[in-house]
Amino acid sequence: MVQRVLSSRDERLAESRRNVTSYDVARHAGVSQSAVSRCFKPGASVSEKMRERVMKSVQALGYQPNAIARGLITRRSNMVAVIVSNLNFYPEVLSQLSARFMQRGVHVLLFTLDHESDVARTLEQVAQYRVDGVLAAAHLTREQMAPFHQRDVPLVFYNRSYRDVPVSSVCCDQVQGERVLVNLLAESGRHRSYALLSGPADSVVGMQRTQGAVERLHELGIRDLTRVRGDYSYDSGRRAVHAIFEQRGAMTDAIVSANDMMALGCLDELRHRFELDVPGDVSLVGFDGVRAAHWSSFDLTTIRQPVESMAEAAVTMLLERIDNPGLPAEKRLFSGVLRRGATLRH
Amino acid sequence: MVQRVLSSRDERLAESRRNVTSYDVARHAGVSQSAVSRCFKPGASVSEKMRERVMKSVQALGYQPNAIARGLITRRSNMVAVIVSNLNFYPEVLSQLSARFMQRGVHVLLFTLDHESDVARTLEQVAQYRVDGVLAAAHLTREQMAPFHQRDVPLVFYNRSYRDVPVSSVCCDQVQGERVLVNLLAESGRHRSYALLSGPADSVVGMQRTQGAVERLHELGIRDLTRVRGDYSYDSGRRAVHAIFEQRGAMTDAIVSANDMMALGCLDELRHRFELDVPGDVSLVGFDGVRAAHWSSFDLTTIRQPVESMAEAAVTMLLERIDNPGLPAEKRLFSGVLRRGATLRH
DNA sequence: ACAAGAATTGCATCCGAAGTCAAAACTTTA
DNA sequence: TAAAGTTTTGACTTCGGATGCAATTCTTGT
Repeated sequence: MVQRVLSSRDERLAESRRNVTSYDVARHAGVSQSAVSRCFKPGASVSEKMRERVMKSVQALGYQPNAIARGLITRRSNMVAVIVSNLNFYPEVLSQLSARFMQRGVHVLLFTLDHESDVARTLEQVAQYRVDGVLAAAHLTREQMAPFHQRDVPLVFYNRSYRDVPVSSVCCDQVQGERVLVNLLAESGRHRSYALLSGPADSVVGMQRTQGAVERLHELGIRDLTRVRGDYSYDSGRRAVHAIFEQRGAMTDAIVSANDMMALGCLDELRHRFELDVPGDVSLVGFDGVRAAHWSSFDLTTIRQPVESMAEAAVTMLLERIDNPGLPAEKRLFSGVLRRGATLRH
Repeated sequence: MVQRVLSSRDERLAESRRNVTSYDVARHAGVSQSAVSRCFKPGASVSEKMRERVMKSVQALGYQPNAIARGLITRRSNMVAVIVSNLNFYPEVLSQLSARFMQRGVHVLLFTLDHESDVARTLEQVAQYRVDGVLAAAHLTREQMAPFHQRDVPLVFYNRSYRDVPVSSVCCDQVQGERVLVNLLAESGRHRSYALLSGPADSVVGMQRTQGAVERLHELGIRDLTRVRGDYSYDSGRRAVHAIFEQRGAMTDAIVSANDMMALGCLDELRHRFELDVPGDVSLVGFDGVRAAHWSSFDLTTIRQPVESMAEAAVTMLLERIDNPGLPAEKRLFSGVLRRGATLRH
């Protein structure tokens, strides 16, 4: 009898396509809703008998707890926002971050920014979803960070650090990396005329790299530099070669690119359009250590960012701060790893 | 007086760092909670006076509606799950999808799968978050799709189609693309010995491509093929060249790769290790139309998948089905676009 | 067999916004 | 100016699960 009532209810449920709730399970199992809830909370006080009974109904009805409802009452969405700027969206970082968050049972709400996107509106969305934390691989102004601080939403930056702002970040040491590269170029004693290919004006990381190179070159007494700006893309690297040669004729024999993509563009343009030899005629260094830099067509000398370690650190830092909101901001700086390729004269 | 009471409450609020709710706004503005709620619903019946009053309090308190709570009552999370398999995670697709969803005010919950990940558990998570729809650029078994169908959660596949299963998908016509490439190779009349480099065994897309090539070659009376398997990576492309030459000596003069990455690996290995000329000694074709295929070092002949159109179609299809659950499943097939590079003898 | 203590269970309430419906406040019309 | 119609507004309920607390059941010791 009871069985019939229940099954007719189940049918109505299937009919209406309404999702199965913990109340439905409770009714089916003949227990209270709290009991069902407790069966899904690790470490809760539930007897073996109860658990079995509930789980059988759970199976029978195909119950899935509603994470939204749970989030409302626990004030934990179990989601973090990952904000990446499309510009220097390099895929490995996102896939690393995503994999590591998933592994720890945290879900990723993805936000991508490009030049056209309305950052303010995007951040508003982030706030509305009550994410437990934010991992930003994009530039935010101090005003844009403020709401997160106010609401105690932990915020960790990936590869951007803000001097003077007490905010957590995981970065690769851009300046040091550039200095290593410049030293390498200078040591050979074979370069007369340097060109710097920098990133877009709004890229802090790019600025740091270029600044690091300029600084070290100055220290070495080299002040006469050709400076050209690119947008991080392969094509802008190709164009940059033209710009450089227009400024200096073909004197330039060392190019320091703010990232690998542009360096590869330079390399191809130098070799195939200008029919110059790299490293015979021109030396070239990049930054990042992207996959393609290793390909035998290029074999680029560059600084590899330790993406795995950085992603792991960023994820850990963020989750720690979610569990323990009292933790102070922390900046972790990783050294890049020199990769010696075949694009340096010696 | 009222002012003081209110502000003291606001202070407590700030102190406790509790999020501002619509009740707080209502109290501050001296109206009901329903009124506040209505002010955030476009097209609701609210007088100008009321709206102003509420908005002033909203500003004052820094209120942000709680999307989680809203989702609970409206049964719309405004989130879709995007599931990508890490293997053929190619970044352009994800960034296109993300940008297009964001533009339409839909949020992306990202799930990445790799060989180690527990697909069942991942899908369970997807279900628990009550996403409004699922966009899958990964392989799911029929059993894995079933729960979504049962719950009327629209599901759209990107680049995988299931013959016999009525599920929506947006695909690039792999078979046709491969046939175009094979025709091109065959037309020149200069190739004696073909090698097929296929993708990993579990890649349906890869199978289709290889199958398409085999089919067309057979039609053309070419049955004597070297077949080698790769894993879609550049390195596996390099290794494949060795495997091919071990099977056939250096007779092979046409390689059909199931994707661009492997083709680029082949190209580099042929040129730099075997010192063969492409296209002089060996012709080579890929599939995908990745950025690097266009680089002047490679200039690969390939089929470009129209990613923008496909992403747009996939996003549109999914959102349409969310708004209108009655819509039948639909399969959209896009033709790839031949890109003639310089890796074909003629 | 019974009291004291421990482990389980259920009741009631809460999270924060949205929707229903009737009451209240305006408009319009005669 | 009153009646009728229209627009606004607020009280109350709902979504689905978590949790404090009291009630119940089960142990254990004597």
